Amino acid sequence: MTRGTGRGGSPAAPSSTDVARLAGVSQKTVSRVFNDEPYVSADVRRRVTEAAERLGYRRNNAARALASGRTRSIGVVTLGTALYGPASLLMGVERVVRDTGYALRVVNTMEGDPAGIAGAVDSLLDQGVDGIVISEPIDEAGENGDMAPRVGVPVLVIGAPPFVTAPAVLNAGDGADLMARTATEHLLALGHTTVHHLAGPQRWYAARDRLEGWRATLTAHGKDVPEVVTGDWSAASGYTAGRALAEDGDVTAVFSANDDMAIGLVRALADAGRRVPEDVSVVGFDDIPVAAYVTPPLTTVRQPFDAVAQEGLKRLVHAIENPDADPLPPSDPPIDLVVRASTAPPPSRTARARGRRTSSRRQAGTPAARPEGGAAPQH
Amino acid sequence: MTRGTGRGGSPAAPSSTDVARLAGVSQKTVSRVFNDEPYVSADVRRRVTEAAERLGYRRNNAARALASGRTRSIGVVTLGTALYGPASLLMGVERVVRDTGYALRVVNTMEGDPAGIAGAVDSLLDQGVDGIVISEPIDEAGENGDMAPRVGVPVLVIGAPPFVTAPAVLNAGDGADLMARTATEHLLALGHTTVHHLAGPQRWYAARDRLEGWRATLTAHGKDVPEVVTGDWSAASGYTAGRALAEDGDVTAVFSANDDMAIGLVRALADAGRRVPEDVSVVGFDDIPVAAYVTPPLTTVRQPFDAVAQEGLKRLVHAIENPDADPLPPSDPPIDLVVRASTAPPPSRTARARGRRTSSRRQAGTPAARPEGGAAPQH
DNA sequence: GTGAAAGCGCTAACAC
DNA sequence: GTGTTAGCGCTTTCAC
Repeated sequence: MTRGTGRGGSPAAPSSTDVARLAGVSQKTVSRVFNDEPYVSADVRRRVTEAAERLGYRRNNAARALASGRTRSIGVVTLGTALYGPASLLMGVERVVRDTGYALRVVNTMEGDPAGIAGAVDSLLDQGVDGIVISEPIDEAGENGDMAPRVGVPVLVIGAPPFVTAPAVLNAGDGADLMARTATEHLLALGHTTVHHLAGPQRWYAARDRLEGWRATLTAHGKDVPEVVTGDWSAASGYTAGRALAEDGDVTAVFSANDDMAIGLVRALADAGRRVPEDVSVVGFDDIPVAAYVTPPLTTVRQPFDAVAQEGLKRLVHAIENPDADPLPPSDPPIDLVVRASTAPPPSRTARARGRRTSSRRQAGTPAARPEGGAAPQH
Repeated sequence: MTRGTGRGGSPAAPSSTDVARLAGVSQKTVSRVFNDEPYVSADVRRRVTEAAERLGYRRNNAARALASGRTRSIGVVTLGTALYGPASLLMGVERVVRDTGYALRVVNTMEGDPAGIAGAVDSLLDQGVDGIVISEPIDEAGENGDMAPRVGVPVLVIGAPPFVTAPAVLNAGDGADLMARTATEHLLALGHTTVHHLAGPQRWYAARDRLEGWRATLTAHGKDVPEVVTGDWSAASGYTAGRALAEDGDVTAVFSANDDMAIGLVRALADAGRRVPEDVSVVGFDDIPVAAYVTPPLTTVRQPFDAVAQEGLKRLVHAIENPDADPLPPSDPPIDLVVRASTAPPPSRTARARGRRTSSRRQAGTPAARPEGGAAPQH
């Protein structure tokens, strides 16, 4: 009764033993052929391949994993959102993982998920993975006392400090504060006396990094550090923040921690009669695909998701396959400020004073050049 | 030498036999406890749990899969893009899969990928999955002669015809043409004599469905069916299409197959001096998060991604676990037209004639009400 | 170059 | 309620 069952009616899948029998070789030889091991004569190799083809054989991964102790899969912990950043990172990771010959297992953490990252990592470990990628984790500490989960496989953390204990812990995507610096400096270079910041939720490391980069730049230039307004990444929260910011006639430049919020912000400013960029300049973050096509086209910092994923995964796979070797060194991702039409020099003092009085909704037809970002938006 | 190796230095993971020994029971009993099988005394259960805890035992999934023939994982084939639609669907699927107790394996297909969907499905089958979700496939036929891959596990196809052969093939997310109908009818109801369509790439079933819904509505109402303009889902392509559409003074209403293209379209119209919605009404598709905050706030059709994922997965899991039962019937997803400020009745004839002459760029300050979508965008 | 034997850690079927 | 006996389909080790 070796050929067993296959409940449900479908015939049992052929095993390497079946292939071996058909090809007239030993089971081990079949294994050799499928693992591209040397020392198999061309003739035998051909016979095996043919037999396998004929039977529709595909090797059983569970058995392979059981016998070898390696699952040849990598798990990724990601946020359960379609936000452009996390989603882009995930796609980047998938692309690279496939090329490395590993399979990808995905687990989400929701914000406010009681189990949090530790739970997600745990479920990956349960499933069996050879390495783990934690993408843009948020800091659940406080709700969830025990941080620093202990993991037995190499881990790559993207966009956060390495807060796990593992045989190898790698980091990638730490450029956020530098990018925030670039954005802030662009605004300062245009002549703004200071720059306001519309921050992301501070439980996100990504949000903290951007805030830090902004603050550091202001301090380095001896500028005032205005109070921070915080959103939740959504355009809706950007809109709310924009309402508040528009009240303050001193605001001439805002650096938003992502593009979605920037778009909501721009809309709120427009609704309040403050023009972008004549009255207020806005810089976003991410360079989402529509950024070049909103009104006005958004100046923003492009995140190098693919580069980060590729570089990080390469190092992770290296750590998996060479447990005793030194880890590969990280390399710095490029920084890419895309200047479009949402930034300009600040308005003159007198113009600003006027704006402060006329805080009500501005009528169309105000005699002022319309900020048309040129014919074809640049991207 | 039973406790073997653990190369790299980490000690070998404990097995259920180790736990059994420590708890003073048989290995099978440990298995019972971990599978929540009945007929285990509370006392034994406690002892086993404690022993497992102490050893840091976690059961080996490879062994489980090998012995049971089930991997307890579901594979999903998705497009390798961060496009809002596919990304939302993937997140929705993950969320539901976890609740069902299955693990999720993800494989992308890139557009133009030579292996295509068949290749992705194949790699999933290689990995070993109990069921497969194919999300928003595109039609690679022509490049890739052999369609209809033969699969041995149940398959759920989201947003496309069931083009595989499998023990169970389920469908979900077929509401697109109905939604397109709703969008088109909204425009017709406003008084537009006809509606133009900015379509998605026709290799996507999703794009075809929307086009068909649009065409059918026009035909049903006895309207002209204008020539279709096609984009690639991006705002950039929407912009290009908008340039062309703006030339044609007869265009007063456009239904765009997604929101990104709609945003590019709106911008192109604005650049050409055609106001939205006074001169041209635009309806999008998806209801992406920024849709309520662009200028003007976009009227669009919201896609019920979560509902589709949830309902589809429920049926897939049912098919996996009850191979001989009848499949669960599909249920119709809700249709949700979100009316914002990008749609309005068509301009009067005379106004339109005027617009046709002045095809050049309109100056700001034109005496015309500004399309301010009200204070707080509705969402 | 190839094969035989052992066993990875579980679940399945049955005995007690 | 609990234990025993067999494999699941591979990889590993070592013999030839």
